[in-house]
Amino acid sequence: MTTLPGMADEELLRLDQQICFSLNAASRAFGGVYRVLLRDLGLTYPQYLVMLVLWEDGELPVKRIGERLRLDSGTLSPLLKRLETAGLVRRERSQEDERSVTVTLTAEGSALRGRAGQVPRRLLAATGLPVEDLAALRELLDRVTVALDSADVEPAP
Amino acid sequence: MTTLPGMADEELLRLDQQICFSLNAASRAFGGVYRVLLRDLGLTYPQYLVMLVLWEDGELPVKRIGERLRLDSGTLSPLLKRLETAGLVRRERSQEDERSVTVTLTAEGSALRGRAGQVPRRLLAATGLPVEDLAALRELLDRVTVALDSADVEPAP
DNA sequence: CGCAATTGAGTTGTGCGCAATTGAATAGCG
DNA sequence: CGCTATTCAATTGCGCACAACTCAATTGCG
Repeated sequence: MTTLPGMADEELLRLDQQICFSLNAASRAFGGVYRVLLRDLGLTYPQYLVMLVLWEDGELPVKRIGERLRLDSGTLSPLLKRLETAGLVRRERSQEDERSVTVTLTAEGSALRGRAGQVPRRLLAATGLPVEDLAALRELLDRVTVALDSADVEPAP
Repeated sequence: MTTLPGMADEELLRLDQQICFSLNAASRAFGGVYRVLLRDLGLTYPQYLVMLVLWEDGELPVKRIGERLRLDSGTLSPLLKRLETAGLVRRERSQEDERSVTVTLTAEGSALRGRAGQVPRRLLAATGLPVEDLAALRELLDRVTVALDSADVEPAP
């Protein structure tokens, strides 16, 4: 792993600041636009993510949803409970394995897909970037994610 | 605003999905590395951001901190109270303007800067990307942030 | 088979982000 | 000058992320 030899800690402190600021700002900016786009559907952004995977697969165990979205039960359990209260989803213990809970779309949940149809187009338009740039952005993000996930950072400085 | 005319809603749904996944994953990956690096200092990542701006300026009113980090009082008030409890920071009402609260580093807070010196270097190394790629990433993130912030998305789909 | 280890959901507690509101201090206008 | 509008911090309420834990069901090993 490169140690960035030619730079003083002071400079790095600033560069570091810029990178985390940029990522943070972008993340919050996306969140803000999604919030507006989804308000009408009564969904938050993480709830929208869950609905996306359910719209693809119809029904899934909680475990699979968590794997797809990298969310744990501490996040999913209350979130799914809210989706159930909203009438979009049903939760039932699996019969083959009583530990597992299967999440199924209700008719209302499936119907919501139609109303969500314009969300991606409007979001991509709001980014103001051509599709090629978005692809480049995604590629960089994925590379940095893989590296960060596999970098085992030692706790002690 | 362009409507990305040549693509079906289905394709856009996937692209949209991929982009939010990637951004989400990157954000969480950064968070995880920062968490490990900062554990020792007793700081969370947002607390670290506040310390960064204080290390630069020594003392700042809450308002200015919020402007720099784009955080509102609902986030900053309890966060600063925790930093004060940890002994890193003092909070005092300004005398010129009694509405304003000035946040000042304590000796302990200033001293923490030394121990944080290796954090940026270690973080940048963990990204596994050359500095030019990180600059490109930052540039794309900033562009998309500006666009998203200035795009006034209409609430109704 | 029987018991320990693992797995899957759920719960609790802490901290952050955002919206909406409160309350006090200041600024600005008539 | 006096009243209204604005500004600043703090608070409340909700939802999410993460860690640590509980508990039941299942797996697997001796």
